[in-house]
Amino acid sequence: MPIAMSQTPKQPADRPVPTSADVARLAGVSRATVSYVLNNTSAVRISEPTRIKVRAAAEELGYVPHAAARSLRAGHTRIVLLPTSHIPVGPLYSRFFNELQWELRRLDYTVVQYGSLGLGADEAARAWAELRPVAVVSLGEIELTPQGVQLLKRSGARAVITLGPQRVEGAHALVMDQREVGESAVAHLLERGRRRIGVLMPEEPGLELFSRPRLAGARKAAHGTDALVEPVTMAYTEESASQLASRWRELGLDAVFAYNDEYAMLLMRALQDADIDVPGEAAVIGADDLLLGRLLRPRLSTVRVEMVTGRHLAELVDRVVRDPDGAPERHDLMGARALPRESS
Amino acid sequence: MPIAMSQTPKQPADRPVPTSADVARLAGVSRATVSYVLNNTSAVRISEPTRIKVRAAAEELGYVPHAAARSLRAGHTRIVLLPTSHIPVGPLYSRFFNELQWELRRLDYTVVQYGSLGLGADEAARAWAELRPVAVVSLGEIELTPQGVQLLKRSGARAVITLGPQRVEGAHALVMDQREVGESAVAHLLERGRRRIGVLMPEEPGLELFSRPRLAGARKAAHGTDALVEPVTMAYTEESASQLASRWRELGLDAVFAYNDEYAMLLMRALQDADIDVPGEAAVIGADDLLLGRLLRPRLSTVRVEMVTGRHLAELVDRVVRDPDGAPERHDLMGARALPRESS
DNA sequence: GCGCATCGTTGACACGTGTCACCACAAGCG
DNA sequence: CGCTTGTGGTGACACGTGTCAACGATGCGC
Repeated sequence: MPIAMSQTPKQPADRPVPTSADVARLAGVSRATVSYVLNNTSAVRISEPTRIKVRAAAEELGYVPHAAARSLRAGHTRIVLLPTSHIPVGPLYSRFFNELQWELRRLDYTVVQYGSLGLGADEAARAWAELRPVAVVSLGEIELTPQGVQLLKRSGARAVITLGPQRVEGAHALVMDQREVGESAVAHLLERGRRRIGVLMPEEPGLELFSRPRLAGARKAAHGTDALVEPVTMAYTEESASQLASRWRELGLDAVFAYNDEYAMLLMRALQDADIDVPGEAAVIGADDLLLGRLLRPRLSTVRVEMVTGRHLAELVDRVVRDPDGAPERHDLMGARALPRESS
Repeated sequence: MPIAMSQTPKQPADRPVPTSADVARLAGVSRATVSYVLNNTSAVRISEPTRIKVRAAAEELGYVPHAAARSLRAGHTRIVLLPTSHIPVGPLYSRFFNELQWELRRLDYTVVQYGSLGLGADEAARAWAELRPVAVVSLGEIELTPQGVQLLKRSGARAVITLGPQRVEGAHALVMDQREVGESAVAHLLERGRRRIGVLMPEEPGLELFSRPRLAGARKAAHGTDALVEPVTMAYTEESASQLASRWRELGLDAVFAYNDEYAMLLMRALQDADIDVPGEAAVIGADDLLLGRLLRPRLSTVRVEMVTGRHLAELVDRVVRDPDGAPERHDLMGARALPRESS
């Protein structure tokens, strides 16, 4: 229900936004002087009284420089583009994002998260290029093509860093090899004597980029042994979980590695409700070491994932921006370690 | 460990980014023509052969327009600024954000999430104003001051919408009254006959903006009754939870409303581990209706929060941008409803 | 009085784009 | 031929900023 707010005396909407020329006029100096003062340009000396006059005038008008004009003149920006995720990311990523942002700001970059929902890979690259970012840090949700990378570089991007599971030609790669996660999990289950291992794949779209490599890792760990690895799908609902649990015995599996702790918790509860003993009849292990996983009984086993720190990545961005022609680096950013608790 | 990537023949880094003038030159036409063709300007007639020549030239050069130059010339942008959260938001918010972004993009806005970590309220407003956004949707994490709002409006923002718990003078308010959440929770507990109610406040910083109003709502619900409402603090760790549980009996409470389901789950488990019966000795209710809350035994009671849809908000943004001088609206965006399960 | 260095300030240009007013040309019409 | 009308295209300006080269004034040394 709309309610009128207290009427404040509105200035006419057509009053133009003040520019540095307005500041100059009010202070009685030239526009050049205004620029020198407000940017603290050290190569030019301006007398103290003038500085004060200019600052006062700027303050009075509420002058704010125009970023677009500034970067147009400068010929470059300090924008680091961070394509926004559309997938439900866990607390691990949130923390990483925040740290990355903080550190980049410390290095005087302007962090811009730019959504690209509903755009194709090359459309997205084109849209990003319009902003003329100095660096792009892609998280692999949009599959940046080599053409996209080249387009970005030609538009002035000095660093294009992909953080996803797969490498992209031309980019400074920072690979997060999600396969390690599946590998550690299955290696652990094998060690525990399990031989018929299900890998829980979420039905939710957008997660394949993470779930597929994890499955591949699981297969790799079982390769050369007599163990069997088989994908099973499940949606993130109670119904789907109990449905899977009711089929459990006919599947003939003795363990399951779930995509992450949330799916693992859901499935474990459903199994228990179907009178299937965990870990006796079914060992369960998740991933990401969610705090909540420790609350269930038995306590959920998990794979702890160690991501690169935001600071580390921020420094890499800065290094590449300063020297784009330096040797491209390839970093492996994930450490994965099975954390056995009671469910496996 | 850095590994050299396959060497691609690099073009010299100093090759300039192609402009519309380059396209014009290559196509053998004027720059004006290029602009008309690439923007499909309907008011001007350009022959089909010329259009083809221009498009081919643009394609060949990999031309991408310069957003800064464009908006400088246009005198305005289509940027909607979405100050980035630094608090760990739940799945509720993630979904809302994504929908909002999607809908704004559909309306041809450019959504930019701009972090303001470590900046004060007015510094942040100034930084935002530099981008000359046409609209700002603040989520109340930065407490936008009336001065900040005015600064933004003077810099060309036609819509400034605050989505936080509190109103800000001059902005088009969309209030999310978090008090309702606490109110519903405590009303439910009272109905169940509880009289000594603890309100769990997170120790983590950044959440006060949400936790304080929820506490206020709890107090409001108990007002005029003989019930007692008392805040207790807890951190999001197992240690902190078990510490609180060990003090439970001396606190003399018979129920607790937790900030959200995660804290509630943590506390409930700790209480059970300390041999305190839930809900017998202590009723527990959380908030946000997390799926995982239904996995514990007893099942966790919660408060389901209904937020505005992203589409609704996107349409409000568009409406205000089109008619900024229309009557400011005030919307209450939250619906809160207690969802009793087994823990209360 | 004259050259010369220093200080404080300024005029002018360039960045890349969109768009208005105008132009050259041809065709149609009396 | 002279005038209008339509077609297809262009020259030039403005948007707001940073910075270079140049300028007048002042002081200093001789």
